Formats: sequence, C-alpha cells, structure tokens
Amino acid sequence: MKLTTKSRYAVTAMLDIAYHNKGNPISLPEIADRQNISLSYLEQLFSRLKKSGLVESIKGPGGGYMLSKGADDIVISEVIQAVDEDLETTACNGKSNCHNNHQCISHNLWQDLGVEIKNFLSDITLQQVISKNNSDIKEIKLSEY
Amino acid sequence: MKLTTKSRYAVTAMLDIAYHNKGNPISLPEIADRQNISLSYLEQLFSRLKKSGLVESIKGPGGGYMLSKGADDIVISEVIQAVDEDLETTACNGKSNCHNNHQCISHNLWQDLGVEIKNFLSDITLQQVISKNNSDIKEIKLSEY
DNA sequence: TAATAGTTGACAATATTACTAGGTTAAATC
DNA sequence: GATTTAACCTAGTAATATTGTCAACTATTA
Repeated sequence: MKLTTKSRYAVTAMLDIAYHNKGNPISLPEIADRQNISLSYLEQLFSRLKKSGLVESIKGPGGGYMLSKGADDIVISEVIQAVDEDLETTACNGKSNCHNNHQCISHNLWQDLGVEIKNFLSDITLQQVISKNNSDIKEIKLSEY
Repeated sequence: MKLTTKSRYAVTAMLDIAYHNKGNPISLPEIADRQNISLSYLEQLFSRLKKSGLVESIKGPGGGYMLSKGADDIVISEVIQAVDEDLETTACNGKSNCHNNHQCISHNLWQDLGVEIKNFLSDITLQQVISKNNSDIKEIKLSEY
C-alpha cells in the first residue's frame, strides 16, 4: 500500500463528504474550498472513487457526490486503493518463484509491512474518524498494540 | 512516513549489504546487479544513507559500503527516513491551531497512522528481516496484533 | 609508476506522477 | 429557452523519480 499526498487527499475528501452529509450531495467546489485541494485534482480523484463504487454523483445545480455506502461501512484502505494503484511490494513483483531467493530478501518484509498497514487502515471507517476526538481510533490502537 | 518505491529500494539495498556482509565492503555495482536497481540511483540513495551515518564507504578496488552499525542495530524506519523526507501528515501541516477544526478532520487519522507505521518499522531490524524465514517478524506480528 | 577498480559528485536526460487549466455535457432554475 | 452549476473529459504543465554520462579522486595491485 502506497502512502502519498494523493492518498491523503482522497481520504480527506471522503471524510469531508461524510462529515457534511445531511442527505444532500456535496459538490467538489465545496470540498476544494474547505480542504484546500485543487478542484481539477479532486475531479480526477473522484472519477476513480466513482469507478470503484465508493461514491455516486448527481449532476447539475445542487448536485455533487454522495457516499454510496454508509460512512461506517467505508474503510480507509478502500479509499486509498481506489485512487492509488498498489505499490509493487517487492522487487520480484511477488512472483512465487522467489521463495528463499537471496536476490529478493526484502520480499517478506515488504509483504508483511503492506499487510500490516492495510490491516490498520482496514480497521478504521470514515465514521470512526469523524467521531468526536477520535475515541474509537484510540481504542483500536490500544487494543491492537 | 511516506512509503514509495524509493523507500523500498533503500531498504532492499541495506538488506543486501547486511546479507552478504562477511567483513568486507559491498560495492554498489554488485547490489545494482543483484537487486535490479540502477547504479546511479543507488549512488544517490547511498549518498544520503552515508550522510545519515548508516553506512561507511571505502574507496578504491575491493571497496564499497559497509553498515556502520550491526544489522541488528539498524531499524527499517531509519533507513527510510534517511532517503525519504517525511510526508506532511496533515493538510494543516500539524499546526496546533487545528484542534477540532472541521476543515482538518483528517488530522488525527494521518497523525495516528504515521505513528503506527513508524512504530511498526522501528521494531524491525535488518537482522530480523534476514533471519531465515523471518520467524522474528512473525513473532512481532503475532504479539502486537 | 601505470593500470585498474572503486567511490563521489555534478549534471543532463528521460519517465512517471502530481497537479492545473480549459472545454463539453447534463440537469436545474429562472 | 437562457443561464447557472456541477460533473465529466482532455489535454497541458510542474515536480519527482529514475537513469545516463562524465570527470575527479583514492586505494590496490602488478
């Protein structure tokens, strides 16, 4: 799992929608303004988010984007995966003929690391992040670590 | 903590040295060949690794790079930090005036995530990765998760 | 001492990715 | 129906990542 500003923008935007959602769609210009992200960039990100089925769109005035599932049903990892293709986790590309090959000693580390990060991010829903002072996340952290 | 291919290259190269080290320095062309990383790029990465004090270099024939500490004394996170500057973890840049501001709801998530990843990577040494079939890492994983 | 194998550093060149700008289309309101 | 608002699409530019080249400089070896 690759972690860049792109991932963060996508998550931030999704959080913004979840946070401000009151049944009505949220427009990208709104998000762009609130979160200080370029509108064009947001459009590209949301193109992917839509393709991945995470959001639905309504055109025209009053339109915008809505989460296609509940905020407690969308985890951070799927948002990131929607906009950022996976990082090749190993030099060998994860090929199975790489077992115990000294040319690919980092295979396991990156594999494991990827799994760890993904696990961490798969345990956190948009709703949990939004919940005041993030007590939910703190709980996760304390119990898991 | 930003995670990109660059980070992986650096870690992979360090692991290669640790793995092949028998008291003698390891040359970059060797690593480039074994790990399929461009020599030029390796040179740039090792320039940083040296500046950070993680490796020492020996010039001339038979020269190359050596770890400046034991492989069990170098953790993955410091390798990554040496080559990759930190990712801004939040849109607000972590400024303290951002508390409970709805414009920066993702603040805590990214902060926490960064800490988690760093913790994970700070618990793993080069030596642990190299140890056959990574039993050490598995142990860490099981106990922590 | 000459030749060689290696590091080191400075650039330039290319490739890939991040980000921006502008136009087109769809729906709503006036 | 004209205007507005917003999604959508197609580029372009800017920034990084990656590779390539060349010229010192250093130690080894013959």
